[in-house]
Amino acid sequence: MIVTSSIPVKTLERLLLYRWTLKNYLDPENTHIVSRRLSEITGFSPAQIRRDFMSIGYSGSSAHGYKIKDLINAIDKAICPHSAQNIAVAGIGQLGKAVINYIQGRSTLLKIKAAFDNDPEKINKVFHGVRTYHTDEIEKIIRKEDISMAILALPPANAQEIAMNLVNAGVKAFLNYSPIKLNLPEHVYIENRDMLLAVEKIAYFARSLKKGTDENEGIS
Amino acid sequence: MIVTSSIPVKTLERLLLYRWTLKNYLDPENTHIVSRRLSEITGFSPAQIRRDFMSIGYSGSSAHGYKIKDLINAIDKAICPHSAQNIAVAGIGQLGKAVINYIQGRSTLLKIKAAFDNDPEKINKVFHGVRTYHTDEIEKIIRKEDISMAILALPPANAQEIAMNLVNAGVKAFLNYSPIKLNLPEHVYIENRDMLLAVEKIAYFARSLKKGTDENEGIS
DNA sequence: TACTACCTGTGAAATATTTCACAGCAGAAT
DNA sequence: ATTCTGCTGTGAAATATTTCACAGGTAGTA
Ligand SMILES: NC(=O)c1ccc[n+]([C@@H]2O[C@H](COP(=O)([O-])OP(=O)(O)OC[C@H]3O[C@@H](n4cnc5c(N)ncnc54)[C@H](O)[C@@H]3O)[C@@H](O)[C@H]2O)c1
Ligand SMILES: NC(=O)c1ccc[n+]([C@@H]2O[C@H](COP(=O)([O-])OP(=O)(O)OC[C@H]3O[C@@H](n4cnc5c(N)ncnc54)[C@H](O)[C@@H]3O)[C@@H](O)[C@H]2O)c1
Repeated sequence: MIVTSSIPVKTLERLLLYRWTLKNYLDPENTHIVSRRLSEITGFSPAQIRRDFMSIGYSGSSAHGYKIKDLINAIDKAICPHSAQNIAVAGIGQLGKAVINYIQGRSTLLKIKAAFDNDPEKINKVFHGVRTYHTDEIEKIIRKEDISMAILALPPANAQEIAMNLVNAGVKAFLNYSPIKLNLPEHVYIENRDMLLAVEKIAYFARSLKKGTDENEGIS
Repeated sequence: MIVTSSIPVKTLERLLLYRWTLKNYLDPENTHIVSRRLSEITGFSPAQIRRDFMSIGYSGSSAHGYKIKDLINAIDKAICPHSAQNIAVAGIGQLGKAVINYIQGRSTLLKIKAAFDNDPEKINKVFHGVRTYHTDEIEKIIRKEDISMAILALPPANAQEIAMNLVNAGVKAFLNYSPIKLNLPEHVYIENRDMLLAVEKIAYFARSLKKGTDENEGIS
């Protein structure tokens, strides 16, 4: 992947988390927030947080900290410059449905416009406002609905082929839940989310922490 | 989180990915692999890969590169020193079932031993060998089954409380799919996996890449 | 044996990322 | 008006992570 982004990936991830946190934190009581408080909530250091806001050109006030509403807008402007973006889900099994259930309606700018599957049982059913099409229709639907992103929740055997079809139809970025290394053109962005790797990772920490202080009766 | 790990987190993540890749790559034809080849597959640089293997004390041969079988064992030894670890899933809805379906049986050392829910319909059902218990039984079951890790697939409203119960029963690490910031003791490891943040991230790249080279008819 | 080709291991350099630490500001209090 | 408090913005320092670049090794070949 060649990325020509001005915001470093790690900063981007933190900004998304700040925005999410701030939206929950904002209410008539909390119109402003200081970096120390945001640090307590998110776990990032106050200096880090100030620098991140500096990097998107947002200034707070030395008396009240950051005005949450404006800050959210500033983050929006930095990471979501323009118009709505449409998403497809490939593979509408248990995972695909969970994805739609969770994502749909949660963002005004990001919308799931179509699902694809090859099980005749599922074609043309509508789930949470998302219609499922046969994978043969990828080309047509992706163009018609102006879809630029896809979430893959397919068995690994077919993921590569379907992903390539999606790329050919115009998809530029993937969130891939299939446990497979996708081989796609350089200009396509792929974010892999393998749950098994995630579990192995936490397993490593669960072990390192076994010896940690703990008020339980000794597991020995 | 205080982590006293000898392996840096990023290295750990790469090691897990190498292991996964190598397991797929290994066959009678491919008994050895060189760093350049592994680089092509994983996208990490050859120097990075060599350094990672150096960091776990595994040496290759200058003629044939790394012996895959031994390398996998070396990674195992570095990141999975000892015995099996047991996992619980909290919230056995669409996502919880997808998790069990995907994880169970995929690793010999990591096993899902129990699920928890509060919907009477689901209690005592067995899914892929995993029995669902009422959340009131967390304390008892976690100790009985010697569970040290949990995957949270609950609605956010209840996730904090359930997580705290799990911690009190002995859980040391979480994979959290609930869109909520968990507030748990310092010695507990939490890995958050919010799909919405992931989608927002790929959306950012889908935009930056729109202008990328591309053989499609111009979307303009 | 001598030569070639290609690989690993690694010190040192280069980059990327985070933290330190403090000047300077803005409101509150007296 | 002056002082006090606590915060931001930021250069500089500290760390963390990645890459460079090459010495030294091993097999294959003649
Ligand atoms: N990375 C993760 O975190 C994670 C978690 C769970 C599952 N998974 C993976 O995601 C995949 C889906 O999981 P699930 O639990 O939803 O499984 P599932 O069996 O419920 O769903 C798979 C769906 O894909 C469809 N499908 C199969 N082949 C297809 C093809 N060629 N074209 C179009 N659609 C096709 C099936 O009809 C089905 O609807 C699994 O293969 C698993 O490997 C990943
Ligand atoms: N981070 C992600 O990637 C992601 C993706 C999808 C869903 N989610 C989140 O995960 C949650 C579950 O998603 P889903 O699609 O499986 O939803 P779901 O409604 O199918 O399942 C939720 C399950 O939790 C159970 N539950 C509810 N309250 C409970 C409680 N107090 N104690 C025990 N169990 C309880 C319900 O009985 C149900 O079985 C959702 O709330 C959503 O926010 C996250």
